Amino acid sequence: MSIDRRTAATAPAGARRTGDKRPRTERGRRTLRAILDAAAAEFGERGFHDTGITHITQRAGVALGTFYTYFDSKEEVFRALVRDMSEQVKVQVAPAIAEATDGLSAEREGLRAFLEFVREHKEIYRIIDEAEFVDPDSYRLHYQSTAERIRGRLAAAAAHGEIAVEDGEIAAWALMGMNVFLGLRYGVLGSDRTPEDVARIANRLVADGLRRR
Amino acid sequence: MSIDRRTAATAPAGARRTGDKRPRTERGRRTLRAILDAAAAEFGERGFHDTGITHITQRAGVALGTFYTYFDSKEEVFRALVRDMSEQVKVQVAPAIAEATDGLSAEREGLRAFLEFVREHKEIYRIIDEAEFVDPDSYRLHYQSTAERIRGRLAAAAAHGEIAVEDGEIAAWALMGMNVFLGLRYGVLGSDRTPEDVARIANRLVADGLRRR
Amino acid sequence: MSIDRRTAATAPAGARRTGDKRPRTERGRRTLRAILDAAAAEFGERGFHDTGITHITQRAGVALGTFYTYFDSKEEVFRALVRDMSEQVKVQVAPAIAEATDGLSAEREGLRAFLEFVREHKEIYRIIDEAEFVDPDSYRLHYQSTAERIRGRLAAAAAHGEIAVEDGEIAAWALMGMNVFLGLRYGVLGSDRTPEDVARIANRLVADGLRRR
Amino acid sequence: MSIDRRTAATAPAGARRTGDKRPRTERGRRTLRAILDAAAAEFGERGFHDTGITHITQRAGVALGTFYTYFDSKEEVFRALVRDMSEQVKVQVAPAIAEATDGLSAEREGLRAFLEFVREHKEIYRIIDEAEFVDPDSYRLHYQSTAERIRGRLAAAAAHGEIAVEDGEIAAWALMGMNVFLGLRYGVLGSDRTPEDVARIANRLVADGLRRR
DNA sequence: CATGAATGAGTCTTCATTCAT
DNA sequence: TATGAATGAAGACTCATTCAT
Repeated sequence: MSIDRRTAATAPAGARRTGDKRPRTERGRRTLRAILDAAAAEFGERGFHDTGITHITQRAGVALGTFYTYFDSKEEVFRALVRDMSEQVKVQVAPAIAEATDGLSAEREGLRAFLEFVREHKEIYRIIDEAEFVDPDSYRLHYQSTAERIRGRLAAAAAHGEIAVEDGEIAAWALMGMNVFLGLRYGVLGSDRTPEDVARIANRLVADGLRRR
Repeated sequence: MSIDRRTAATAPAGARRTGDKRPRTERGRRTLRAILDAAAAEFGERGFHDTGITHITQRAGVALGTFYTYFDSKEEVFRALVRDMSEQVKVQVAPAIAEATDGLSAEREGLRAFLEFVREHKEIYRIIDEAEFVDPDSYRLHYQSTAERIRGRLAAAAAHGEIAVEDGEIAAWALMGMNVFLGLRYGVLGSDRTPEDVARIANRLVADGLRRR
Repeated sequence: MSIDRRTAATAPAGARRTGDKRPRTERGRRTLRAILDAAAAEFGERGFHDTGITHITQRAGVALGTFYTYFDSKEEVFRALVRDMSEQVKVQVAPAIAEATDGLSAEREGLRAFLEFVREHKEIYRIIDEAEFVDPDSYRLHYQSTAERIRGRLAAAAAHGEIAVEDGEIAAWALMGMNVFLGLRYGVLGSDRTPEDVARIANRLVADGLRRR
Repeated sequence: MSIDRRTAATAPAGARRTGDKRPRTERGRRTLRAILDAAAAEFGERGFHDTGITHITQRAGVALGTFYTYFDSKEEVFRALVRDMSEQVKVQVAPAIAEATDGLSAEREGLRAFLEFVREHKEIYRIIDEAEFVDPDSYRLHYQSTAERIRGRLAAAAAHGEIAVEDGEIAAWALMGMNVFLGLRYGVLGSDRTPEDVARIANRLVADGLRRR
């Protein structure tokens, strides 16, 4: 249930210069982990602005001041979390894509894996979305690099002759938008539909279009 | 530049009752309008949490207290604005859809009108998006009713035999997601591409699919 | 001059639970004490509504925010103070009553001790009285339990055959009212009369009545 | 139910100098009356500080600004009301006293009339009491003149040889305190006891004392 | 006289951050 | 490292009062 915080737990302070806050002991690593998990849960449940440092530290079971042993500010945990989660989404979805034999089924399996992930980790959806207002750079970085990956995959499939892409960027943003909103609809809001069904149906739409032939 | 605030300016508080804050004079109506316009601009530029009531009233050219002559809280203007803008998006896009002769071109023209609208009113994008964290009910209402309208149009086109829809709800959310993210990419973030081009290309994708035939 | 705040300083928030604001360190206990003393003085001098949190914290020599480390609201200190003072009045007056050899002189000595106490702590009179408008529950609780104690003492003296009481509750409220107003007249408003004189004369009135025989 | 506001309705602005606000027309007199009645009710129910000018004007059925046609400030209505009510108490109780044939029964009947009055007009109790914090001068004036009247009556009865008074002022404040607190207990707080019973029993206590003989 | 929109000083309260222990 | 008391800037909201119509 608790996703891997490897990335963030290792490099909470980004570029690491003055005031390095990386834990130096095992105890410190455990504390940092607890804070990150608590922050993810609180931000996911109450949002950035309604979450106080005390909410995080209480949930983590540490004293208020301990928070500042590991982070310079509230924004900083949030930023660490957004980047971590952006990475997590990629990591969790990648295997499903890698195993696919062709480009279209790669997108289908990627969507399915994404829907499953969102369903398990609704907080991620909220946190990345709220980044638009708290840390716009991370937000744009996340979606731009996600779109770029999709574009790359489409280009490869097009080179293979499997699909025809009129404009890689437009297609990539269109697919990403579809995925995200299906994630909202069938992952965050409740639903009876299985990720498999949703992914399959959406994929057919993308593969063959709506036009009756 | 300032979009029509007819709806909100006329009925900010629902049915008239005690503690009603709707203006009773022409002067009052002008003031309310000024506050709504200022709030839209400020929320759009700085976001809900970085906007203070004083930002709004100063921009509107009224005293701080005047704000509370028309709204009970900061949340309340925001809510009024989200509902107003949800309505505005619909109203601005509807004509383009109505004029189309077939279902697929209706979606294309709808997307084009949407992209143009977003480009002119970037603040709307931000405000509706931030509603997810400030006024979730309005946020869901907006997207659910938007999806519902798309679903209805697709069903009509399917009944006409023009298109084939496997699952109306999935298709509607998929299209909506594409539209929203294309709005983000080519409306909010800058771009050389014209709304016409983007809408045409995206519409072909949706109509005919990616698969090479 | 500063009366004992033992009660309030020890348990301002009832049973310890989450969000508990009781101090955990010695420094914290000193600060809480300072705030309580300052609040009592300010409320006594300016009244509840004309006292700002800043008045209290400045008098206590702490920062504004420190107030909220120990109390949730202005009402809450006031409440704590009323209960504390209600207790203090009881505690300060009790010894004089306990030492008396008969019921009538117990009441006399109680009144004398009360007058002395009021004279020293005029703020108490004001704070308890203002509770009628700020914290009615505490106000009623104070007077009802005070009346009840008087009633109990009168009943004991009656059982002893020393006095005859037609209706214990009426007699208790009558005596209490007399005491309170004599406290107002000879304690709060200035006077040359000593507490001894006032108590002796009032007690004779109560003991033997006005009627000439 | 609505007591006579004759006094206040005639002279709301006290000494009457600059900015005389006495009504000049019949319509004005009716409006003033409505505002005074509404203010008495609101102050009685919510207290001075929790009552806003709008509460008063809404209850009176007039516009906010109209209030300032008759009063210069919130304090001023309150002051007018306190003096009016102080007068009313006196006026309502006086006849019962005047009809009595001897001093002790005069006090008894005065108390009975007072209890009846308080029971009908609980708001008066609250308003006069709150004057201690809003308009201390009126408060002291009320109780000092009330005590003075009692003292005068006791002196007369003493001159008659009916009663023996050791100290007129102490006796007067003692009696007044009893009366007020019996008014609190049996007038404001609920009770089954009739004013007659309470007055009779309290009067016997005062007349003959508690001591068993 | 009546109206109600406009004003803005005043207050409470929150909370991220600091720091001595 | 961990702790939690202390800080104070910031911001939302209230409401008595004014005044143009």
